[in-house]
Amino acid sequence: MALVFSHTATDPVRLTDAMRSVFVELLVHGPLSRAEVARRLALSPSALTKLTRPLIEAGYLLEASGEEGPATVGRPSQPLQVDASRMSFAGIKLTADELFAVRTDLAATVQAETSRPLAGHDIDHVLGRITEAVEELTVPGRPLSGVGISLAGTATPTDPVVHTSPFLGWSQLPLAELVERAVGVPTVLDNDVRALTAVQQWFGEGVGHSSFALVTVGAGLGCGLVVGDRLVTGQSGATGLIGHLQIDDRGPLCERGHRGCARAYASSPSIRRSIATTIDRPDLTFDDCLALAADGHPVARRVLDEAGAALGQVVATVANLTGPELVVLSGESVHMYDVCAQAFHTALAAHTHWTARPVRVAVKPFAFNEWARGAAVTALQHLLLHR
Amino acid sequence: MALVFSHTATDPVRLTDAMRSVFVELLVHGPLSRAEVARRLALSPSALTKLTRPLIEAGYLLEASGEEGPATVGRPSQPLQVDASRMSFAGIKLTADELFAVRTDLAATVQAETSRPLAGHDIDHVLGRITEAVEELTVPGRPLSGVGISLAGTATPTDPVVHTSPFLGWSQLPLAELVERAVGVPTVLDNDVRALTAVQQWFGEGVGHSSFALVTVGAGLGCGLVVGDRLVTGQSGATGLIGHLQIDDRGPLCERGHRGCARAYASSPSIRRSIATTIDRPDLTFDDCLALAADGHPVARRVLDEAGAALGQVVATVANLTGPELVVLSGESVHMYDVCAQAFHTALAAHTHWTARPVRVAVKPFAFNEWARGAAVTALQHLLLHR
DNA sequence: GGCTTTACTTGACAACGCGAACAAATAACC
DNA sequence: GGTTATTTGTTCGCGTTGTCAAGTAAAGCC
Repeated sequence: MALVFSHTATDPVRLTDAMRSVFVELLVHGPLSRAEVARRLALSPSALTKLTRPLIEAGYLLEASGEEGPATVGRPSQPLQVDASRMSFAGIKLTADELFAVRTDLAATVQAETSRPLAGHDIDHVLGRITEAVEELTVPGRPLSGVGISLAGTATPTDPVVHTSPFLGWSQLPLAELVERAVGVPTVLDNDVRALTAVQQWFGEGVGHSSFALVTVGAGLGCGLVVGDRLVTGQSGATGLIGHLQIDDRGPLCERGHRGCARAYASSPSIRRSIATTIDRPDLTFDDCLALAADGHPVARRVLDEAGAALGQVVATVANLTGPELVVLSGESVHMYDVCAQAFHTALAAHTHWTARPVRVAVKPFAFNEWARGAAVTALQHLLLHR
Repeated sequence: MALVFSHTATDPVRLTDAMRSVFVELLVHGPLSRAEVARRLALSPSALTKLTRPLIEAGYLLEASGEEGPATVGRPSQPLQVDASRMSFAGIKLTADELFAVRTDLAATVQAETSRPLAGHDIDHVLGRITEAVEELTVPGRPLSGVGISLAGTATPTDPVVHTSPFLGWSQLPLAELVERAVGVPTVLDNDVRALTAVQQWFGEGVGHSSFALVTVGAGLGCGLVVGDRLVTGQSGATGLIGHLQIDDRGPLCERGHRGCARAYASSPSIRRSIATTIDRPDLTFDDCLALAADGHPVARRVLDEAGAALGQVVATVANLTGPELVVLSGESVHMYDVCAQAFHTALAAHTHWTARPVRVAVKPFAFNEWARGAAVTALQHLLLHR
């Protein structure tokens, strides 16, 4: 089930490790000259001529001869770039009651999307909807190179099995194997937050950073870590479980009975619930609550200040412990940042260890299909690197 | 300043990457047959014959032909092991008022130790005491292969500069360069907790685990992380700063004005102070306090229960975030574990994320010279792997 | 005493990447 | 406007590294 690099069926390109690393370098770091790639990978210029030739001949790399850079001394360089259209990947995010799917190219650009409601969690039903979605996304005559599936729970790309998924009620389910058999395309699983981290690592804010953290806010809180250029996968895939980090011991209750945990302060359902029940307007949406806070409504203002402060403390804890170069904020409700930035940064500074440099924080707007895109990138990354 | 592998001055062994990895595998994982090393490193058996021959001829590897394993079918294997006596390293731990130093062999066995009081923190004085200690530890005619220096603060082995060291009042001090010039031996710096983590990684509880965390208790709290077989070095060397992790918001004050932070609950000075002042016996030592708690004295009992609970919460936070296979407890006051194990495990279980498997915890008794030994291992690791 | 199993060694060979020499394409300089 | 400097990229030969296949060694099994 190796990723096939070929221009004709009879003449496949055999990928060596060096070719792979050149390809990934060009995919992630955009058009680069051979000379530049050679420097970055500590290879000789001649090695690059040899390594790139078969990839160019097979059409996976393009000589982007068009653009001229700023005039410089010496022979002008000839930038190479990956032809992103040469492969497609499907990414599928599973939630308790719906499935979101996208098709992306090699550069993780979304080219099609779809979704399916999930009427239940029995595997045959879910498998059926996944197969439908993949078939809908597949262009006839252009088979997918990989399928990625992400979900909340413990799963890793190295392993075709969902260890546990509380919201889907699964445990030890060999989902990747089943999907792979059903759709005939190599399939990779991963935790949803880690998948989102993979997007940032190769195609987002994390590019150029060998270690960073992604903190997500939404229905829950999550955290993905990249350390030494590697996405961290804990034992059986459990990492970044910051949702129930204790913020104080007198705050609101979360649904698992923790008083004052991060989730009780900063998840979007908690924020909405706090405001809506306190001012007795059960119809308020989360975004209504943000608008109220922006307008200075005292209850909404207070709840969002507390949420921002909780988030700041979470980010400080992550930064103190792992020392990332950067923390990226994302998730369905990152836009709450605009309403609570001050409280966030105050708490972040207060909880950053006094001997540590302040960590840089980047806020990444969240697109609706980002979770599914993450799943596609997981597949892409894992199939490019490990097969 | 590369580490020299030679049996005569005229015939040095040029270490290739593969030879290095074989050597390290044998150093860390004890006597192994060639066949076993080949399997572990994904090399062919013939490669191992070739790679080990020069190392055996030069005397760095020994054929431990003596011991017989359990009788098995096939030709018996011929275990190889590193001759630990072939190199020595000095390790030095700097504190605000003293310097502890050890000499170890390649297997990190301590063979000599010494110390010096530090009358001040000006670099010439400290450099003088370091040089004295190194000279005292050096056996005439057997030069050291490396010197490691560890201290509280931000420093990394890749960098000869102490970025900041609050307790010594240093910042941006090129200590490794200065020591290297003074004693004529390659010198490596690192943070003290990371150095201790290196010991566990290669010669302690961490052997065989690709990811684990070390949590230390003593005058402060610290944490070192190994992720994917690599010791984590944050930006400019700041990681594992768990000392001021908030436990609750009504507890004791720490010296930086945090209420209820981990340090205020679980550091040995805080524990001693809480008990000694409350029962008005300022002469009590930390160990007296442990004894009181063990005897059931209500004040001491309560303080140690709270300390154990704080430590449990810290370990849970580390485990939730990074998903280690194992957490090792160590530090000058780990023996407090015996008096507060129950509170520790209760808090650990309560704060472990509900979807995560319980993490395994190993308690590692702490020897007096362990900090200095850590510095020696830092030197050994860095010089073996990166030069 | 063969047979099987596993460990290790040997020598031929393939591949990978480097160095050196060279061609190409530009700016800088006189 | 020609020469020089500079940088990119290519070609070719070579050394290194590690694999493969074949063979040797040393045990237990029957």
